[in-house]
Amino acid sequence: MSRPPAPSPAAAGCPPPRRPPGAKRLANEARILKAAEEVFATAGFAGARTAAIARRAGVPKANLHYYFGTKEALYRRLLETILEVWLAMGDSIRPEADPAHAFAAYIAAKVEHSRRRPYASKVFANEMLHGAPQLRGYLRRELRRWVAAKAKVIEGWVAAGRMAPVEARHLFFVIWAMTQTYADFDVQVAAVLGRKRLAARDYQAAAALITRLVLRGAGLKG
Amino acid sequence: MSRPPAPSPAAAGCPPPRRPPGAKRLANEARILKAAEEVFATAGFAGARTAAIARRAGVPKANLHYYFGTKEALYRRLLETILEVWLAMGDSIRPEADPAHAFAAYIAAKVEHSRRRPYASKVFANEMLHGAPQLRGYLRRELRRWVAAKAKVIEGWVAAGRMAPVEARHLFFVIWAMTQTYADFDVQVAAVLGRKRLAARDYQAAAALITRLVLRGAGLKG
DNA sequence: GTCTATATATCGATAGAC
DNA sequence: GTCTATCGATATATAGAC
Repeated sequence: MSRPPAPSPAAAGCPPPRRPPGAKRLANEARILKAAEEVFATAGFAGARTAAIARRAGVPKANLHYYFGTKEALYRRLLETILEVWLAMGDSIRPEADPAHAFAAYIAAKVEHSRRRPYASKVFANEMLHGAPQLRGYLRRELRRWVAAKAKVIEGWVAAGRMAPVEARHLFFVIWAMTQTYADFDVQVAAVLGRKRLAARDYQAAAALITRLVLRGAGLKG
Repeated sequence: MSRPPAPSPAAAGCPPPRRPPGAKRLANEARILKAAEEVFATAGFAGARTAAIARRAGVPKANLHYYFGTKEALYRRLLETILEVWLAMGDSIRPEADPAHAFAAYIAAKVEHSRRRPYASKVFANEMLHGAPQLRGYLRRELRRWVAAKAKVIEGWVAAGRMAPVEARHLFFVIWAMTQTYADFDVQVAAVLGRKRLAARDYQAAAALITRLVLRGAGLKG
């Protein structure tokens, strides 16, 4: 490992300087981000304690601030990692795909994501709930473009008579809602089902029902 | 947390004509609860400031504590008022009702509630998101019983051949998710639609799509 | 009952030793 | 680069005058 250069006086007001990170630092940052996902999801941004994140990550609190600067900067970094995964889903919705299979695959991926990373979904939900103070730009740019592109695909299917006419953008809103509720509201779902935690069969039942509603609603089944 | 006793009515002499005892207090409590709904929805429990609630309600901060004791007690009182409305919806789902009309009416009521009281929906969503620390008991008792009763109605319709077989409890989970997303995630929906705020026609489009998905999914249409 | 002025606790952030 | 010890800011809650 080459020793990083000393910070120049010109950058004195910009802590902490980004450098080629060492292996230990990378590992620590990953641990902190994982811990932050759990704590921010459970407590919200304001309720999250940097001390709790550091403790869960197994690093001193001062290191957390040394790596990420402020609590808000850590939160933004976490949101970035979550959004990457978010936008990557939905690859199955392409013009040449079969509409029924495309929707089924998208719904399956979303439900699986709710099962595997419920904390990530909750952090995102919390940010939306409180007016998206950090994600205004993302919503108006990346997400809006993403939806516009996917809506065009769906409208192409409709024009070709491959599925029934549908408000494509609203269809996405309700698919997101139905799939993400099994992460965001897992406590409610588990309580009503009388379980301590949601089981694999619960997610399977969810995916089956959601797929059925969407496919029949789009005139693709039955 | 005991509340101070109500003032005893002045019996001696003839006091000047006054409002009924506690009228001002009742009005102030209502103003505080309304303000609390907005602030808790926007900032979450931990992020909410009692000073912000008091300012928005137009009362001194000390009065808020005098009326409700602690921030947490105020929050619990607020949740109670929200749950009352929550459980009252769904009256249309009765054994003798027409399934298609019952679902359509329930969905319309839920979407209308998302439009009229988005803050209430967000407070509830925030509580669920963070593990329902105040509502554990409500979920396992009242809500679970509510769903069990409604599920029985739906299973009766299925047994009578009036609709297709369906996982009744999961159907409620996704109906709640779809309808409430237009309150909880209104920022996201508005951004994708390119609006500053959601308009009446957006809620109409939502209700139409959700109703269509549910009715076709239940074999009640098309 | 109402309100100002303040006590007490907590948390984010950092200085400075190593 | 790492970590301990601590500061300063901010918030809940209340004491006490009116």
